[in-house]
Amino acid sequence: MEDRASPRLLDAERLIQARLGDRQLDFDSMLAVSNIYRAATAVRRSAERGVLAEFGLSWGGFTTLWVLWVWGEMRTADLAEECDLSKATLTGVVKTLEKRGFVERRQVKSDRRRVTVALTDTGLDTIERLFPRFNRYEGEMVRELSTDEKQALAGLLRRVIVAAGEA
Amino acid sequence: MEDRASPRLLDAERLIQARLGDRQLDFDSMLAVSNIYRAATAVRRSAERGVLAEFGLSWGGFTTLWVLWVWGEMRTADLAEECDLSKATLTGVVKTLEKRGFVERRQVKSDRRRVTVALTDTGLDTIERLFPRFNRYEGEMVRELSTDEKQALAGLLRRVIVAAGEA
DNA sequence: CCGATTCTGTTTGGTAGCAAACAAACCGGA
DNA sequence: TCCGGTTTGTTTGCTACCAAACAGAATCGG
Repeated sequence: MEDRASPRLLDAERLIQARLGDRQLDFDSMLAVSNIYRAATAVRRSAERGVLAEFGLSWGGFTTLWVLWVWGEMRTADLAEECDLSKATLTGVVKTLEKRGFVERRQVKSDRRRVTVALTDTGLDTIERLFPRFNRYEGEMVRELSTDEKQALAGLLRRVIVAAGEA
Repeated sequence: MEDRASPRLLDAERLIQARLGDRQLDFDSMLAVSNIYRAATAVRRSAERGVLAEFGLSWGGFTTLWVLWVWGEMRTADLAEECDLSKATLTGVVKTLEKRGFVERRQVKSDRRRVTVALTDTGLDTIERLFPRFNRYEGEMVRELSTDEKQALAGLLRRVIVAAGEA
């Protein structure tokens, strides 16, 4: 059974081949990569419009709260690494979270260049209420997949993450 | 054989369970969703720092050129839909592409509210040189997967896209 | 102790992305 | 003809995101 997107994609495939002429097209890779991106956009958008909107959080803001919740107070550099953000971006995200009262910055006495970030009481309360709901939301987004399929998907993606990280 | 990320994830799993107490955690869904997002970030970042940087294009800019190349001159609304962007965002992306000389806006005579966007000669030349290289780059990013695995990945993701789009 | 180097987080300047408000153009009925 | 409702793309105001430049602090060699 074909899904709605397929006929259109086949059209596109023909059109692209026409544009490319004799040149070779790696259609399987193209489809895999573009679907990764589309899926991520769909998932992010859905979460931000749904459960995250109620708490006034972006995807990045949620991720940051979650990491701090799991790992506790962290140095800025480690937090950026763990959230998969550049340190410049993290500065901005933390600034926003600070403004909302979810986190606070703390100077490290032994090395005054360093700053740590920690959840406030409000932040802790928020993430403890939010995470279970977010996790149910995640379940909704992959509800069409069986447990085995979810694990297979995660495994395939992990290999892409490693390969793309090295490219 | 475990990859590098696993021990850390297992640590995280234990920590999260500790934070959650008795509450239930859908770890498979969490891992699937977060890997979708991580993979998309890795793929986008890799392409933007590699092949796209040479042409001065962002991921969104490339997508827009590609859609125009495949489908030809399009109305703004259809282009936004096809690029999976809001119309507001598309206005900005087109503005940037126009500044770089890749596309041009055209007034529709029969309905003066409407605007179409089309590739310029420069844009056409650019996408024709860029796309084959981008496609090879896509191949690199999923090089660890067999053809069957790429198709399986694309298929699983398609089901997530549909489910998340409805959520 | 001092100068050069390295490390750390922030700032700067840019693009991307969204929702909501908006203005202009179109359309349909009276 | 005109007046409300609709459609279309842009503007506004905001957050996110990055690379590169930056400034302050630590460190290491001499």
